[in-house]
Amino acid sequence: MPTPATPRRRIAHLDMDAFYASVELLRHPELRGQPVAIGGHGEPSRRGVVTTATYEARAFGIRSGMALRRAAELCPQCVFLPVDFDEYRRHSRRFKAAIATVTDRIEDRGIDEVYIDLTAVQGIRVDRGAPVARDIQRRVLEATGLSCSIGLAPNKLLAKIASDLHKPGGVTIVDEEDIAATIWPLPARRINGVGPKAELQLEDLGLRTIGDLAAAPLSMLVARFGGNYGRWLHEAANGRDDRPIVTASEPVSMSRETTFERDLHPHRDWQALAACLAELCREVAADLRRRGYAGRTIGVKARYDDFRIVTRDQTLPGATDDAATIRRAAFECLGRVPATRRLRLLGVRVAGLARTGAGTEPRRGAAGAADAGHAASASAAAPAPPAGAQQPELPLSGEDRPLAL
DNA sequence: TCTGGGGTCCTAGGACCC
DNA sequence: TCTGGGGTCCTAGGACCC
Repeated sequence: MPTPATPRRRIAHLDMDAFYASVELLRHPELRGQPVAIGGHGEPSRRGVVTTATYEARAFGIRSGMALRRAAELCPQCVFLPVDFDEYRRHSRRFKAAIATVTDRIEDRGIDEVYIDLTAVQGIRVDRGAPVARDIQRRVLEATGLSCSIGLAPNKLLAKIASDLHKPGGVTIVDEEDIAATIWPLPARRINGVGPKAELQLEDLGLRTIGDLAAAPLSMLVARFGGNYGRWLHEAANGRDDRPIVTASEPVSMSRETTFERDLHPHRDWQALAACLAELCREVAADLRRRGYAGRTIGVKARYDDFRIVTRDQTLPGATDDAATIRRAAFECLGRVPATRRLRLLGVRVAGLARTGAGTEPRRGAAGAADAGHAASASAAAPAPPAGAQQPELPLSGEDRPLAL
């Protein structure tokens, strides 16, 4: 069936430059020009990873996701600062408000990026949008003192890749006719939705660049990755993406989790674990109430000292935002977690959300990662454990135990 | 003594219903 | 007696993103 030609869109992807680190430099101007890394408690002796590093720190090889300790080894003179999400959120609201003075066609992609649909904004035609992008950069700078990079393209996929090409402070235009020269030489990993696992599988197929991927037979990709992801990879590599700009969305889940300073033994450290779980339940309940939501599905997540993750959840008859109700369900779930190893992380999640209309906090716009939509199904399902080989589980499935709460 | 915290979406099997 | 299809909900795990 012939589809009517849709008018070509002008999509911008705006990405704040080294956002957390740049916000910290506003407060600590004396650190400008020095290697600075933001992460954890700001103490490389404690557990934590780098979330953002200044470009000076990156010159030493420091990268986000790297253990703080490792970063300190690479650059002993690096300055470490703790993360301060409240402060970053304040600046995030300001830069988004500055963009909203240009258009309301904005998709929120988290604390430091947005997509903007500029199709209907005047002044795009002549030069494919560069002056409009420069104007947005100026407004963001005036509102926050922070710089950003912008990619301009016919769709979100290409705009996202483009915004990363001339950081910091760049404006990069990519059109269909630029795909072969600009996009195809890039590593496949630069496609938003190709992560470390998919990258390994692609390497295994001899596919390194986006161009390799574009030239690969569709049948090969489908055979390796399944129909959905395989077809999506093929489309993405050819620069095709018709996902719309999503200007509003509802949250799906809210969660709290914490990594312990040292791994906890499921029996010997039971009191500390129980106290931690109860605190996480209080926090997530407070989050739900503040934002005006209640949820039906309560779950816990545990990470063992070998980094394996196990989750258990339970769906209640009705939605709740009550800390005690969440706690009862969470303890039941924790009771089903095999107590086989020490734990390094515990988390509580509430999903199946419905609005209660009782929030005390102003509503957010479009939130979180709402598109992607193409998780790689790279590995086969794990086999079920043999019957009778049940592991011992955590020693509590209720609260009928003296707990140090 | 590597490896955070808060999210979204997909897959897949079993239960249960029509 | 034998072999059916959906469709939806629940649960667990996993990939990926910021």
